[in-house]
Amino acid sequence: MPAATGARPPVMADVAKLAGVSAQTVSRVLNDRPNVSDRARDAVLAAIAQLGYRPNAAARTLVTRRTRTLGVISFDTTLYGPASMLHGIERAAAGHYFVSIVSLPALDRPSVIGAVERLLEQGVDGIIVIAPMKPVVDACGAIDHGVPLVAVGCGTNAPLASVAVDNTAGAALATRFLLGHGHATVHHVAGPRTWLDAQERIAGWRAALRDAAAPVPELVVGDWSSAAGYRIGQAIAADPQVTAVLCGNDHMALGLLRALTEQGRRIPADISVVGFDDIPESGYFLPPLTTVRQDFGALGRHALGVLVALIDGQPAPEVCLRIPPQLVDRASAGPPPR
Amino acid sequence: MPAATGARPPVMADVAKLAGVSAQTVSRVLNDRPNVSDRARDAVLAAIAQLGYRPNAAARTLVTRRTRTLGVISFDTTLYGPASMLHGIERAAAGHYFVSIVSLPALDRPSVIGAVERLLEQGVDGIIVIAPMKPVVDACGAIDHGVPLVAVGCGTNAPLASVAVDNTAGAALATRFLLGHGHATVHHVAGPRTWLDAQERIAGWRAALRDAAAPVPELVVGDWSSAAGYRIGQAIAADPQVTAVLCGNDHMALGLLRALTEQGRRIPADISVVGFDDIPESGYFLPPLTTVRQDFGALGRHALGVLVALIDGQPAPEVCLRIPPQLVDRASAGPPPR
DNA sequence: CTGCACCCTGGGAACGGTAACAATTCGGAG
DNA sequence: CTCCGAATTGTTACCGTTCCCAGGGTGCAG
Repeated sequence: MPAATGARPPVMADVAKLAGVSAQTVSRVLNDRPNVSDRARDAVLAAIAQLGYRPNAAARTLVTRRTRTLGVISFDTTLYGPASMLHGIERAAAGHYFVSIVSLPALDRPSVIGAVERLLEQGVDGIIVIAPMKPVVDACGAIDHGVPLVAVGCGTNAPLASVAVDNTAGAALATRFLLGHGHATVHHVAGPRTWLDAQERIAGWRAALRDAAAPVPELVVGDWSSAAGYRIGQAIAADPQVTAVLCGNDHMALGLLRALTEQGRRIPADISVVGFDDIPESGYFLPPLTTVRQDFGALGRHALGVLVALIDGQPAPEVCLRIPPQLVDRASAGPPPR
Repeated sequence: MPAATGARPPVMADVAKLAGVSAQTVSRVLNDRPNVSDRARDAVLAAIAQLGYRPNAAARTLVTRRTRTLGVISFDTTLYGPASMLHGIERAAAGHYFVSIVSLPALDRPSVIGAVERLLEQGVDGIIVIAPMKPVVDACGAIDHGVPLVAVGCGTNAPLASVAVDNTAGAALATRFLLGHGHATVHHVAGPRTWLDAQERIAGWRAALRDAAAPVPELVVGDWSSAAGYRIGQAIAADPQVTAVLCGNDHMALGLLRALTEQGRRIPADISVVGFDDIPESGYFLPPLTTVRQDFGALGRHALGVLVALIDGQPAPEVCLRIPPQLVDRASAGPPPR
């Protein structure tokens, strides 16, 4: 309990007076500087506790030029992936940095600039962008003013420090998995082309198909939503040639599952479906979804690690850090019908 | 483009010199104060643009004692509800406040105190808590130090300003809806008792049952997860007496759906299931889920409104603001079997 | 005993703004 | 022509912390 020392919260001078030392010594204790006697340190600590003193971040920032705050820009934290990354970042930052968020009202350049501007105005020490879309990454690369910036989940070709799940490997893994079950080929329902993740997954799927000398079917593009998956699923259900589908994410897979089931196609007996992400609900779809797991939390943690390194003046890692995905085999994929 | 005026970013004095006025006048222009001639204002604005000047938030905070930052404490932003509220808060705050987040590593008192402490250290002007669990709300009520605090989604009985969806009305609505279809009674799979939302939904369900003079079955408690819903669903499938189930949230409903389907119970022919929340995927479950929609975004916006009012010195609203929920009738509920 | 490191300590001067007040200018009225 | 008030502008003193540097002890070697 802080002793009510009048109306205003106690400041360093109050602590110094109570401890019988100078403000400078209090500052040294607070910042774990050497050259402070144990006696002085104990007195200061006691005074701090007694007064309920809390250092003033603004004053400290004014002189050190560091806010110990970093900004996270994201497009839609309502989606599972971004939300998980944000969570990972926040958990990893706890105790070292404060985390300030800004979401993008739209995907155009002005929005991105506005978001960065807003963070800069707040004085963040660094920025993490969770918005793996080409226009956003381009805009960030163009306007970076002074503070370090890292992008999460953007392709290796980006002009920024970045961290990502190895989407290409994941998509290839899933495609090979289906091929291994004996399917002649694998169809792919991709996310929007502006998303780098979508592009990489498409690349991985294509590469795996080519490596196996399997025909490459025409690509179908959705918007990550279950609604899109449902719509596309209705078309797929009408095509008896399709025996295996790799979905760009689990939400679209859910929509697909519903459409196929409604059209009387059994899964996996008639058609195999594999998702991407492994959201917590995937295991309870009908049937439980075979999918590619991404460790979003780890992604967030890594992003923070890279950003902190950059803030501390270390050079940006040459290659974009990649986290390996993992296949979770449940019940929605199997051999093709006889 | 900022003119490179050496190594350091320009400060107010630089702007003043370039514009040929005093720093005070620059300050007045920046803060939209009256009593500045158009000529001076234009000169200042031009200088600001030319220099790429950005006011220093720390210096401003030091003297005004306001950070224009508010903190949001949440337990798990990975869940759809909290994530949506956070999003709503951030969107509504844009342009007025910065938003800093902290997530709770655990649900005990020390964690809550630590989170508040961390935010206070950063100097936030106010705090929003998205963690409608009894222990959290209690802890917040106990330690509130100086800054306004509002809780989202906590019961009316809380000792705090709060904003919530009307869970009681929502649960009653769904229960009456099922009763209206001719079910003798409705079973309820609730969320953990520590969650105030869960408690209120239980109360609404009970009240509706009693009003209709229907028997009140024993309550089943889950943990909001699909896994819990699945486990509970297996038990329910074995009980031929159950013809209608109201789930505490959509995720548990998903697990329930899977368990019931696997046991050969048809939905809604054999059993009706109603969820709560209306997550974006609910419409693509098998069958599409009838559920109670909550407007999480509005909730977040309202919470922000109340907090800002509190910060501006207005008294806390006497009653806890309530947002009415809405029944979304899809395909998982119907009349009981003959 | 003196000198010299070394550790601890404190006194100012920033850091970049805003609040309060004083000063200047200008127009119009007496 | 002088005076007065309003509008505009500048001056000064902080806000609370850390950095730079000087000062005063103490222990050890010369």
